[in-house]
Amino acid sequence: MSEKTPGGEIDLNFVMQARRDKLDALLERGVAPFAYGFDRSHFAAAAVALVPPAAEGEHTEGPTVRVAGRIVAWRAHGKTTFAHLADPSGRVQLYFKKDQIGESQYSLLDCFDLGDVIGVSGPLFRTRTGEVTVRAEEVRMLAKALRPLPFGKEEVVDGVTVRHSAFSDGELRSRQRYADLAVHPEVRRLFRARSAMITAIRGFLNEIDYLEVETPVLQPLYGGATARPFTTHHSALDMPLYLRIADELYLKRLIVGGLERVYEIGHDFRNEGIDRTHNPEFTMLEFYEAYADYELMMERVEKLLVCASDAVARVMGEERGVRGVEAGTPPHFMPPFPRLDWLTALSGAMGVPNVMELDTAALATAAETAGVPKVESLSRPKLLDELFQAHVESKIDTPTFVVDYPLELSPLAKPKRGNPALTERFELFASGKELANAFSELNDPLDQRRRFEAQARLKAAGDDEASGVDEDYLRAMEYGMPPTGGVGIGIDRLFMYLTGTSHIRDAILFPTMRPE
RNA sequence: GCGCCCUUAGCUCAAUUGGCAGAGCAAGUGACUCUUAAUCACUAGGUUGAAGGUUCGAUUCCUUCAGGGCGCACCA
Repeated sequence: MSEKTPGGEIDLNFVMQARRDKLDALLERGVAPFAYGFDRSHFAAAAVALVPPAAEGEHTEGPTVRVAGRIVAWRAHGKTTFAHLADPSGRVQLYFKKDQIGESQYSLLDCFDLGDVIGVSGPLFRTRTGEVTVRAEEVRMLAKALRPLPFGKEEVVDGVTVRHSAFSDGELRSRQRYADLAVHPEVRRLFRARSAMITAIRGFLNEIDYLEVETPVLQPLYGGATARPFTTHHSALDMPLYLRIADELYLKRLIVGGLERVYEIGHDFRNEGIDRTHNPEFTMLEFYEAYADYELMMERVEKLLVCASDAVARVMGEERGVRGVEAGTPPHFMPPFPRLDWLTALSGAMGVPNVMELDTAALATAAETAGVPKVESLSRPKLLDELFQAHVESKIDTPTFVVDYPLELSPLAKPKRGNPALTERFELFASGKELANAFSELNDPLDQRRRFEAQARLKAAGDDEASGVDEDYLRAMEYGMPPTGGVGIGIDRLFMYLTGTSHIRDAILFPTMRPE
């Protein structure tokens, strides 16, 4: 690491100084260490595929290729040198032979280091050990690495790559994601899988005539969820603005406007703690569909998850795994997912006829027995939720819809047809975790106003997670909002579930971190 | 927020009841024209996270602080 000295000069450590010296040596020889481009003819994997499998003892020759990438392994043997070059497709071995490449170019190799970006051209051949290799005829420095990348060494044991002295400090890997990515192909693959998953979700929704929209991130009022927001200030308007905690209220305004199927994939921001499953900004998918109820939305969710899972599986299946790195096979979804009735499931698990008929004291006792801490401070809805979590939710392994939540647990959902004590709401659980939350959306402006006013009272009483009355949203709803089904899916969490990633830091390229 | 654990070279890790701070890789020099965790020889690399305390002597014991990890709690 370089450190600023009190005098303000950069004190390079010996490793970086050695690389600076090599840079100077290149310059002295008239070699530009930072090039403007390179005419690559093949990616590494494509080049390797050009040479057919060799028969026993046969020395196959292949066509000439031009490859470019980063030096990830270097083995010099005097007048001959082997190296490996890595690019997005994989890696290919390079062979430099003094007699072949010439004295002048061969001596250039003294200025090369692990991590340098180079371009090489030459014919392909198969070495004695059978590895397809570029016999270098020309080599170009494309970008000198002045700082050493934390490369480990790799060997292949029983077809599995084992890494030694790996760059494994999770915090450093997140802080310097560029180095993490540069050194770990499987991390690049993981984020390609994430991108493929999101592309697949877009494709699915677009296919059924959903419109992708963008709604404000900066909002004068926040709502659509219960969370503490980030606050900022607009100078010219001299007013506070909030970073959104949910997209919901704007997307439903669009439903009112006649954009009958809309979705948004974007960041929500919640001013809460950071841990294994929470990042202050995270990716949320919300989609709303006019004239749909929660039954139809369940079908949508099933199909969407199949698309997402298939997309992840396609990318994750491309390359063989690296031991010690999470590369679990994504779960294969088999719709329709089972439906579990909230009331029946909980009552059954607790061994009572109807849990809703228990009084609050009985619920508290049951919660205490189930190991819920501080039961005396919990409200009745909270007790029900805790009991459900302890008895049912935590035991759900394969994807399962939990349907028809009690009204007191679901302030934003429409009452269930035929049973106003329940709501038309579902959540999807798998591996004990929530993957989706959805309901038949409230579209009665008078009811909506009452709920806003209740929130406003909480806010006035000092609850900074409560929101205020959104008059503009009420005005929209007063114009008439069609019956609508809506779904929210946390993209980071879904991706973690599909890839078996246990830390949200490993599912987000640049997670929020304390400054160094 | 509460509990337990961790922080030593660029990277990954050692260091016996408290007794000279070490190894492998990476780096430098040299040898080596089919190697692949290349090999061999030599060299250099450290305020042991920070501050304080106990002690003849602290990486080791104590206190405080900072950063991190894992549980629990809350949420997506």
